[in-house]
Amino acid sequence: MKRRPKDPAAEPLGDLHQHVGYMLRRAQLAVFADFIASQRGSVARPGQFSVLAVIGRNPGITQSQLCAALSVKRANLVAVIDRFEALDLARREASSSDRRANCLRLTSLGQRALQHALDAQDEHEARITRLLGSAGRRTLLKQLAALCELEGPGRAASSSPNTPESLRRESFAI
Amino acid sequence: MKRRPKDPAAEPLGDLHQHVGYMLRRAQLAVFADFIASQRGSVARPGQFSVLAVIGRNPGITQSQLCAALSVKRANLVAVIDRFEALDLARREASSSDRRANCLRLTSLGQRALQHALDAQDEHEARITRLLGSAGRRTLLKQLAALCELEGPGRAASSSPNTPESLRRESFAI
DNA sequence: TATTGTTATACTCTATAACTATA
DNA sequence: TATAGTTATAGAGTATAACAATA
Repeated sequence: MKRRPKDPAAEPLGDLHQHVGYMLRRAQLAVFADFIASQRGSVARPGQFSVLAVIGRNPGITQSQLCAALSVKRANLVAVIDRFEALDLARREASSSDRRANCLRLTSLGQRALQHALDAQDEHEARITRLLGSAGRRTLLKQLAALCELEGPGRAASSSPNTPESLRRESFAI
Repeated sequence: MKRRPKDPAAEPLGDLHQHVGYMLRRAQLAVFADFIASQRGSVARPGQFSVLAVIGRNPGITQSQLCAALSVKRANLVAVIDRFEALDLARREASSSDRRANCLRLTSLGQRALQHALDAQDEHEARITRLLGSAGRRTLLKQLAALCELEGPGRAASSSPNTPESLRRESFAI
């Protein structure tokens, strides 16, 4: 039997609420908005937060490695790191083993900025837990990880660090 | 007790996998990519699919109503409808009750395009169900709907159709 | 030859302000 | 005054191609 809206005018979106992609997008926007609101005056934007966090956890990581981890195009990371350097949050250092590569490190200011951002993140995440419950949140994370398995061989975290560039997948999303 | 990665190099993303916002974004991109791949040669892109679907279910809906339903800025819908008219998928008709408003309807070509897109959508959604299970998918949809409740008074579907424009929230996402 | 970082560039999506014609 | 549709414009985010230096 088919689902049909009883009163189309009252349900203008029709079945859209049953579409995982649509709801995923709406939820992502709501969560990002809450995240941004929680990051009062901080480095704020979600993408740059991720970059800061990964540098903080992996001091000396190169730009290419960072790009592979976060699925960011090399070309698009440049301006982000430029900005971090301009704000004295991170530094590019010459690699001792490969003179092409830049090793990235947070400055002490950058470390404090990251800690501040992580604290705000905790409150943000707590608001989510309040909405979903602790078990519900864990279930959600598992399901989201499962969904990342769509797109065949591809989400960033899986491709080994020494996959040739031609086969590596950096595409999409900061 | 704190979670710390045993080998930072093996887990470059650190706790990022535990961040709902981050995983939501990754999952959304994977699902959109799968959706787009499923829409072979169609009107394809997710946002325009939603517009087409809402017009199809609500013949005669005005551009403003459509914008309110999908949380799209009025200014940003114009080019989408222009394109639909150019492709002979939809038409703007003068409203009989309000000479400012445009009523939107699908052409017969547009109805066939929508049906084709919905069929492809079904396969896409079936792939998701295969990943999550039927019950898991339903659970996910509920949790995503709950997450949309973040951002206080605001997600599109809730604001009544005759909320004054000044208070209405169209922002974010097509 | 292949990779690293970089520049230049383009396209999509989203946002704001301001105009017009109606209401 | 306020709303509907429109124009113009600006800012993110993401994509590709090509180059110099290095591997």
